[in-house]
Amino acid sequence: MTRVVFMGTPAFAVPSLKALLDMPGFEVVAVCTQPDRPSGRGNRLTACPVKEVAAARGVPALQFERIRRQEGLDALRALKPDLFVTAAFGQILSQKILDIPKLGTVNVHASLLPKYRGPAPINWCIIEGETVAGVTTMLTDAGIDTGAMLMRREVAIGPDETAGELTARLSETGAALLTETLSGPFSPVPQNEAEATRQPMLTKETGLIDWTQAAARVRNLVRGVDPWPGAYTFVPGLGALKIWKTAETDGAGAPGEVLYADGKRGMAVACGEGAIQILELQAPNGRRMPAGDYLRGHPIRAGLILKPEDADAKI
RNA sequence: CGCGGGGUAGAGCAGUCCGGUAGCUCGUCGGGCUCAUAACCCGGAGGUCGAGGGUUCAAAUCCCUCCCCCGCAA
Repeated sequence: MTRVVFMGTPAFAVPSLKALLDMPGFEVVAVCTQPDRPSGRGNRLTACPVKEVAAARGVPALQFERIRRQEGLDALRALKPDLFVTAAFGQILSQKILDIPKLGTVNVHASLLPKYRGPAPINWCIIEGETVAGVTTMLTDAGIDTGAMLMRREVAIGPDETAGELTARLSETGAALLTETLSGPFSPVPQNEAEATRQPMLTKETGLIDWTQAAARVRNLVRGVDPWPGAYTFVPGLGALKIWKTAETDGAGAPGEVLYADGKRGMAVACGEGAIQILELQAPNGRRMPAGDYLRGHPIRAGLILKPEDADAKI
């Protein structure tokens, strides 16, 4: 019986945890997640998805503000684990921690390494216009997503697929790949550093639409930051406007220029190259709605220029 | 007690501060116009203004209570 500690936090990690729980020969002696955070309306402390699954399966959950402090080290050593498995854990493991399990640490990373190391790989993959995404299992070392690769699996990205949708699919792919990886002997392959890329963490600013970009790039951004932080622009006099669904369309004009806006077609906006049709949007404090619905109650007309910034920047 | 927005016609909104006959755009129904249109013109239907209570000659509007919805927060 291999004693495993599973480390992960969000929904992406859940399928992997479940797969591990169902694998004969492996015993999940504990899970480790980020501490409960205030979340949701009312700002109540909320358990993360991994913790909830662990609770349902009767697996103890450990939560450390910083796992690499003494407290974390002691707790992990006491479990006498043979293996660590991580998936979107959210904390960096120090060498001291990596030294604990005899068999090492296997990480499930949602990109085709060595590309898209670091945070939010799925989002960046879509933002950059990739048509293929994937999952890689790897042996974690002290660097961030730099360890030797074990197995990789590619997944085609749908032309209109959002980061949220792709994340859900890749979480299942990751679980399957993890099962496969743990079933056989490891045959690690070093990453080609020359091909490595790494993107920053997403922030709200990541969602700001630059209308001078080509229409295709704008559309990739919209998909890539859905559901968070969401792509947005500013309407003079009305404030921020989040853009959720778009389509390609014909037309040209100054970047950010509204080419048409009516209740039937929604609205179209000129980009640096080409134009996009906005199908679904969201006003501040409002919910998502079809662009046509929104336009029935708001004075947006052709000729208006959507700006990339606004003094009263309130997203 | 984390912060905030909202519930008015099928849809989206205005009106609420400063009470006085319920309004706009779209849709819908009927008619008209045009070579033509996601176009235009004329006419109509459609509302317990979230619920209950209070104040008032008079409440969508002011006061109290309750229900429901949503956004932010990573």
